[in-house]
Amino acid sequence: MSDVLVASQPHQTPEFVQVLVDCVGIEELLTYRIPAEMTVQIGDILSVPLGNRHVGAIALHFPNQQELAEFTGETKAIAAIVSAGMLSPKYWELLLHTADYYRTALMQTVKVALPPKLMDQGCYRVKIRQEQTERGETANSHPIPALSPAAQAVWAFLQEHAQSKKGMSRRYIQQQVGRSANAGLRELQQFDLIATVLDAPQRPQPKFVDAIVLLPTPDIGEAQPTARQTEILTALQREGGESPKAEFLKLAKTTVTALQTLANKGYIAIDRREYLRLGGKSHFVTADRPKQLTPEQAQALAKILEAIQTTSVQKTAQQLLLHGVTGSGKTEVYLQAIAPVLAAGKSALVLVPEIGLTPQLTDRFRARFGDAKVNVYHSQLSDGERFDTWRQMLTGDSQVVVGTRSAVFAPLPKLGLIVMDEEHDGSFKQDQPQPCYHARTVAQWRSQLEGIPLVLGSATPSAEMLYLANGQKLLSDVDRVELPRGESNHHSNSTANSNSTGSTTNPIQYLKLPNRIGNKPMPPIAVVDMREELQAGNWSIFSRTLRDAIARMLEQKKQGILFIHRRGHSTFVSCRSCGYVMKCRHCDVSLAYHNPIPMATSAPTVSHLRCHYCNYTEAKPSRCPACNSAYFKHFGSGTQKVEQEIAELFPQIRLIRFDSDTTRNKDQHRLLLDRFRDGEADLLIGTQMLTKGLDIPQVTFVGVISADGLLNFSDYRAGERAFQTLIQVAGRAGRGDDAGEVIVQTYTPEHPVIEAVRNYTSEQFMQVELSQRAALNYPPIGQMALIHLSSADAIVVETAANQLAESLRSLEMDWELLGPAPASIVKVANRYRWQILLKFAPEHVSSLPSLDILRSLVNHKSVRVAIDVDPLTIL
DNA sequence: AGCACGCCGACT
DNA sequence: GTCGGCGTGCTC
Repeated sequence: MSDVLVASQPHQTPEFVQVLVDCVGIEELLTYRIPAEMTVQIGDILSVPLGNRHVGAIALHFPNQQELAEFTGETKAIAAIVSAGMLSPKYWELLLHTADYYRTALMQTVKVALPPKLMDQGCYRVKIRQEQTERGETANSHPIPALSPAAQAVWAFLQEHAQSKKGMSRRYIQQQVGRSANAGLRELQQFDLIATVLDAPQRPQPKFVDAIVLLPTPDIGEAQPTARQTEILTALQREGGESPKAEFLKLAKTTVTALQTLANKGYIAIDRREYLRLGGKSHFVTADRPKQLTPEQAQALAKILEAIQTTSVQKTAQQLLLHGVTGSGKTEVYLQAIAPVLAAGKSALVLVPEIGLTPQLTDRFRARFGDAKVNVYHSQLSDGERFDTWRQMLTGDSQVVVGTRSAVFAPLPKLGLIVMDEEHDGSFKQDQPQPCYHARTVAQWRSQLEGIPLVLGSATPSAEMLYLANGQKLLSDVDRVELPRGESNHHSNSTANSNSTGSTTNPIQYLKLPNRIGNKPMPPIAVVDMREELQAGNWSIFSRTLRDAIARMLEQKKQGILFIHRRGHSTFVSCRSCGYVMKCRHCDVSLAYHNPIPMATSAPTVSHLRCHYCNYTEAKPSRCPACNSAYFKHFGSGTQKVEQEIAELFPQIRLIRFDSDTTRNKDQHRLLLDRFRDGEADLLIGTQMLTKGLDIPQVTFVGVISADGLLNFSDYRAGERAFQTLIQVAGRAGRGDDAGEVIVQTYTPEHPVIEAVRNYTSEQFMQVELSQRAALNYPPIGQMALIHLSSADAIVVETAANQLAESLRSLEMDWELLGPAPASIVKVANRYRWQILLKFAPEHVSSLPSLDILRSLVNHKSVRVAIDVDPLTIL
């Protein structure tokens, strides 16, 4: 396909173009005529007529005479160019490869790379014709025959909702009226009783503002400016000769009339200029210069710079794994690696797990390279901001883009370096809509395709990357490990290449920063056995050690962090008399108890129960719904309960709770963290969000309420994840001048993860972990894909899953099929879920069934099918 | 997603 | 016979 792109340089203005249309089921290219006044380039996003509506499309190929002759039907003309985006051949190849690897339709994959709603075409809305609100008074002369029941149903429904001015979307009518809606609508349309209008697409539009522009040579000599006018002109000069009108009015304390006079005199012009909405630039940062590096940092930087040097010459990409303990200064290494890339007029892409840590990190980039050079791209930007940032990237100006998962597809034409921070983090994997891509895997391909280095940083590298970096060595060090089957050595060797797009990969260079900046020690980790606390008669969720540590922290006026891995107040609500547990009506999980949240205006003001899967919320009954007992209480502890109990224990303590309940809107993260950093609170209580790159020097104390919730997952990755989370949380302590202290509470202190965390023995832990994975052929040694099936009908999914598994088994491909089995939480949001696991050697990825094949093997229309290649969890 | 076409069962 | 339900396939 990429050859097509390269070869399709037209000799003259092409008359036709072949496009990929945004319509499920059409994977082939369709041919459209280019109107005379329109210039279409390959890669442009278009709007084209298809059937009786318009759809989004991407121009992919200018057909030659033969190809043109193949289609003999009528060719329609392109309706509009939505965005003149240049997709380079390499960028296009990246998208093709992603679609293929993750078994997802190309158009669906392309959409991940585009800003949201870019392809939206608006929807059809139906309105009752104004002149005939009463049935029978047709403006047209023909009499109305008796309407069919279907038409009557639709008519009645429309009458009911006649007050809505905009009319109703066809989709909504179909949902409400049911199957016969279409026939009914057609009938009503025939009799001119209704009108169908195409609602304008909600596509993001460029924003324009009036700008005041200083004209270089005023063409009127006679009219000298007045004193006040000179002042205004000077103010405009200071702004660089150009300023947005609204802003300038305030700045120069002037009026539109005054400006109009100046414009009439020919000194200035008022011009409509596009105004780019770029997110994340709203507040001030002080400039910053490169810092002195430690010898280890300098060495790592040298290796990265060397990779940049050699790749720019040889075009063979290098990958570097930067394993730096928390506080070892990885960010400074990134910054100094990016500087020469920018200096060479190229761009750098920095990928981070979540926006939670983006403000801090982004601020450092902005401080170093200046506001104008740094842009952010993530899903919490408004549609307009994403649209503008995206188009701005296409222009190709040298810049740094800091973004989350989807930014791996940032359309930067002159990319010189990709950095992925916190490489091990699970949020780089998409699991909701297909494609279930891993940004790290895509980044590896992109690095290969574009011939640019990829730097992967982490304090707790993933098993995947450690294996790629020195997996053979790690595995061979464990002598008693039996590798599965004879050919497993062959597997290991080919794994290094399996993620590439066919070209040879250099092994990952392993760079280590084993020490913190200024040789600050890692905080000692104390493990508290909660069983002993119980035996000593302490029934509280806080051990005596933890309580003492918090008291000490308060006394010394230091700050601390408490980590709980559940939000809400309690994990579940149950009856002490009959054992009844409150469960979600739509999901197969227990409801979490939440206290009223006084700070959020929209939140319910009574105690309530909430499902953390589908967000279903209900008020907490005071008595057991099953037996009416009053012994109906919440158990287990979440962030809210910990907050409450700490407040009771230390009445003078100032607390901030930091979880997804308190950080709903986009600036909440920064706000809460800024307050904490400024010393407005002593203790920060929070969930997983706290583990991500938070760097607050005053924090000396970190407490983990219960490590057990992390350990007791039956997933094959649970150990790795628990280890990473605990080390990351612990790493928040003692980053400043004062020594840190970490307390981990658990009921199973003998657990290997706890042992490894306590002793900071990550190498040994990962060795054992990898050897166990090798024994079972789990990733990263083997590979997996998970097929999800779901339906509102429990029986239908089960049958479909069984049928699919049987069909797949009969294909006798190079995979091992496990299941089908119900998902560990069978019911989520009223849908029942089953899954089939495929295990295979990495060289057999390409033999996986495509989504189309899977769908065709599942007969039932009501069953949704999805495939997750390289799933992070198989629960 | 929406519309035609065409097959099959129920009813004037 | 014919009306109307719904499953299937096509859309440049």
